[in-house]
Amino acid sequence: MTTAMQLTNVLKTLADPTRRAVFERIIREGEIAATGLVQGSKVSQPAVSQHLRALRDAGLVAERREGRHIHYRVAPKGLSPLIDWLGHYETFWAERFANLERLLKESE
Amino acid sequence: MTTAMQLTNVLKTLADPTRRAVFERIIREGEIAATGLVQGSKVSQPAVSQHLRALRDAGLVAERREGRHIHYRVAPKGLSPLIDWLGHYETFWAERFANLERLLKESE
DNA sequence: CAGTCGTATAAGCAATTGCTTATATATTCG
DNA sequence: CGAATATATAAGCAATTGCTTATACGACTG
Repeated sequence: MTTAMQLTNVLKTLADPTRRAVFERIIREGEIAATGLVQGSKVSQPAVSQHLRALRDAGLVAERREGRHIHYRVAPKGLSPLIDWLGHYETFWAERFANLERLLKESE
Repeated sequence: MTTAMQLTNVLKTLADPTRRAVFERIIREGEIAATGLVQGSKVSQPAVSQHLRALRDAGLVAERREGRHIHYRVAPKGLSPLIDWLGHYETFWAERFANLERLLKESE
């Protein structure tokens, strides 16, 4: 079960374009250290670090320490609050997401 | 095609709990006037009006004037940026939403 | 050990947000 | 017309946000 607060957190976290870009980069790379994320980012290292903290707090990414580096990867269940919410209202979207909730349940 | 800005708008708009509650209420009621939304809301009439403006600007609701009342309803395509984005990254979610993109295309 | 690399935290600041009260704009009714 | 109803806008304000620079922490290296 996901709470409204978790959903709010996920939405807020993804709503910032810079932070979402970091998240998308992590998705594409599979696993990447903070250093790699700073390179090619428009903002400073502390800014990236703060975004990573926000992403972790929202449950969207997980980390794995390896020496001095911390490798970030997507947390599979991080988007659940969002998917759950969409699924919960699926019947209102004119059958658009007819199978979404079923797919969600199968994946648990 | 949806832009990153549209996605940002949708996410930001839904990220506020009060505004999201207004949106969910519109979903449940099907169609409801602003007055109805103010009743049972924790915030003032102007606050609700501002939330409705934000929802409309984000493309999430549409309005229909009827005399003095303005009835709000969900805009079917409003969530497209969000769904598109989820669908775009579906292959990274470990097959979790394997059919999402297909479902999306069918509904156009 | 001291130095350096990778990352996080602190402090400060401008911009944005969400609310309020007060007022304006429609629209209908008598 | 004038009063009442439904909604929107204006102005102001406290809280939050996202960034910066500066500094601290942690782990490796020589």
